[in-house]
Parts: sequence; C-alpha cells; structure tokens
Amino acid sequence: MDGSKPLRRDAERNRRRILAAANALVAKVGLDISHNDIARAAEVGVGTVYRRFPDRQELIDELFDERVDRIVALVDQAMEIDDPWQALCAFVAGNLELQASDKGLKDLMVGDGRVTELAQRAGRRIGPAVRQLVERAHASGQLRPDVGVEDFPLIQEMVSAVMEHARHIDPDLWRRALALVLDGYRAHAQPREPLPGATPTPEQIEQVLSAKRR
Amino acid sequence: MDGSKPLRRDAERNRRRILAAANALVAKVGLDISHNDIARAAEVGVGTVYRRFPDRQELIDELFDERVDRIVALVDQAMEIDDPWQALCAFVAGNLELQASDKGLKDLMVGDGRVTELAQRAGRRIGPAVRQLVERAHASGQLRPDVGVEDFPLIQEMVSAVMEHARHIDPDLWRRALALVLDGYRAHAQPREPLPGATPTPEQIEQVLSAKRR
DNA sequence: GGGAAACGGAGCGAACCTATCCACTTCTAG
DNA sequence: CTAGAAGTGGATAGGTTCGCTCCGTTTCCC
Repeated sequence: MDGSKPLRRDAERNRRRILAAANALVAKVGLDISHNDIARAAEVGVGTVYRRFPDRQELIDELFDERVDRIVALVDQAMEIDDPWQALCAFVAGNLELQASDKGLKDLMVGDGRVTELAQRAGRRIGPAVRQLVERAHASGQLRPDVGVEDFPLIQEMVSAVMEHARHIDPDLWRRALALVLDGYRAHAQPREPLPGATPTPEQIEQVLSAKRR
Repeated sequence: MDGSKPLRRDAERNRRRILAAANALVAKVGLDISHNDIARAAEVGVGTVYRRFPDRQELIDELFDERVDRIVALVDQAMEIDDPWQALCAFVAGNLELQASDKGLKDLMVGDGRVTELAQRAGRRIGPAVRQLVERAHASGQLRPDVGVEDFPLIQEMVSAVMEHARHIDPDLWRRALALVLDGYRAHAQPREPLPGATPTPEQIEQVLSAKRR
C-alpha cells in the first residue's frame, strides 16, 4: 500500500507535529480550521502543511478515525453492563462526555454540515451497536416502547446544545439536562399520552445529522 | 421626544419598506443580517439603509419589541388555562412554535451571543410570568420538585437545537423532542434518582442565554 | 423652477482564506 | 566532508466577503 519511499527524518518529525497540533486544535475549536491555523499551532510554515496534506479533508479524516474508535470502545464497554437501562445511559453519557471534551467530535456528531461523509462512516460503525443497546433496553421494559433508536441522535443534538452554550459557565450543566431528558425516555408506571408524530425514519435522522445547513 | 422634522414622503415610504423587509428577513434567516442583505430585500440602495439606520442594532431592537409582545401575550394566555401542567406545557409549546416560524426570535431566545442586551430585556419582561407558571405546576404536584424555573431555558436550548437541524426534514420533529423532554420534567409516581448537580442559578442561566460564545 | 432632501450603488479598505513559489536550510549517501 | 536532493518558511498573489462612504443623479415640495 505505502509504496512511497519513507520521509526524511526532519520531514517525518514535522508531519507528526502537524498531526498533533491539528488534533489539539480540532478538539479545542472544532472542525473549522484552516491550513494557516494548523501551521501556526504546529509552529511550522504554511507551505509545510500544504506539502504534507494538500487536502485538508484527508488530514481531518485521519484525525477522526481514532476518535470514532473511542466511541466504538465506549459502546463495547456499555454492552458489558448487565442492566440494560444502565448500559444505555452509560453509553449516552459517555458519548456526550467525549464530546464535552472535544469540540471537533461534537461538530462531527451533531453534523454542522460539510463533513457529511465522515459522519456517515461513523454512523455506520456505531449505529448497529447502539441499536442493540436500545433493543436490550426495550426488551427489559425500561425504555418507553414508543422511543426508537432514531430518537437517540436527538438526545445528542439537544444535550450538545446545552453543552455548547453552558460550557464556560458550568461545564457540567449538560449532565443535568441529560438526566432530565433520559427520564423522559424512561418507561414509567403511570400511563402517558402517546408521543406526537411518527418516530423519525432512519433516513430522516441521517439527513438531520448531515444537515447542509442552508 | 421626536423633535426632528418629519421625513419627506419618499423617505418615509422607504423607511417602511426597509423595516418590513428587515422584519421578514430576520424571521427567515435570523439575526445575522447585514445592511446589504436588508437593502437587497427592500429593493433599496445600501446607502439608504445606512442613512436611515446607521446602527443596525437599533433597527433590530425596533423589530423585536413587537416579537417579545407576542410572547408576553402567550404567557397571559397560558395563565388562563386551569390545569397548571397544561398551562405550563401550553406556554412552552407556544413559545417554541413562535420560534419555529421565526428564526430571528429563535436566535434571540437561544442567545447566540451578540444580542445580549435585547435578550436580557426580553427575559425581564417574560421571566416573572414564567416563574408563576412554574410555581403553579409545582404546587399542584405535576412538575417534578427538583426542576426549577431555571431549567426551562434549557428546554428552549434543547428543542431549538432539534428545530434548527431538522427544520428542513420534518418541521415538526421538534414536537416529538419536546414531548419527550417534558415527560422528563413531569412528576411521576415511581421514585427517581435525584438530578445530578445543583439547579442552575438564575445568574448562570442568564449567562447561558447571553453567551458570548468564544 | 429651483434648491434642498433623499437615493443608489460603484467602489474602497479591512479581514481572512487558499495556494504557490523560491531563496534558504537541513539531511544523508557516498 | 561534501554535493546535491529533500524539505522548509513565509511573503505574496488572488479570491471572497464585509461594512461603509461618497457623490452624480433623481425626487420632492415650496
């Protein structure tokens, strides 16, 4: 695969510096970074960044494979929890926790446009596992039956919004919002009115997540 | 107050056109409109817009007094409903409904920065009434006791986020999200775990709403 | 009819981004 | 140690988007 000859030692060092700087930068300010930003952060000339990563998308993709891995690990970890509701909550909370500490990841999951293709790949890797978590919670009767997998991205959107706005005030306020929302998702003894509208279709949710934002 | 001499007829006509166009534009695309945008929409030269409204903020303020009135009317209306929980829900839903049809209003309420001062004034006019609605719901035992008035702006934030992202897919998806969230806010028979963290203070919420976003 | 008031929109400067280019530095094979 | 290949940095060209001004022209009103 990697047919090209190895980089010179200094070049390789710079490559790593760029990757590291870009990584930190994306976590701090989000997906919206220019070659110039990266160069400044890496203490390297713009030219160097362009030479090594002519396509910014490729660089970003590289950064995110690893991030998605972290989420996948999270699902696996959640699957180990016996109680299905606890497991589901653990996943949702963990996922949001990751996002809280990584604006780039948040942008990716919430889909602020642009990165569609990346988000789709992530969805394909994570989706099935989440579906399983949801099914378990349904089977155990702990998740209200009229809530579907498709409702979970909505949690992300919602709690992310709180995270975004409240980050600098109380970085943990989103936990409160999440707890309240999850209580709404939880099955309860007393009867409840049916939810308005139909459960969103997977296609719709996908569109929401990759919103072109016009 | 209005000591200046009246405008020439054509000038007055243009002033109205500008105001009308700006109003429609704000409803459609939000607070983030330039003098140029307004001029184009009003079919008027940029210069004219600048001459009449040198300070964009003043123009926008003018547009929003009327919008806030609509919300105040909504609270009053909700107060008439006998069942405290229904009343509260009616207000929250109505408020979000207004926002769904008016992006500018949404921006104002969600506080995307900038318009701080405007949002504060709005809060001062609406806040007390909402507090009353919440107190009624508490007294009747229909609102979970550990949810405070301060938690309601969070609903706005959360559901607005869904609205924003899903508008073009299913303009009513937010209703589903809202229903789920409100179910989380509602008091239930079975015991529940206490919410994590403290109820946010009013000061905190104010800060959240007027987030400088940096 | 004439002078004051208002108009329109070309266009200026600032900010910011992408991308290139080439004189200079650093590496490494021999 | 050295020559020349590989790599570097950052000034700069060129594009876009804004906010705003300025002034030749039009419109109003006495």
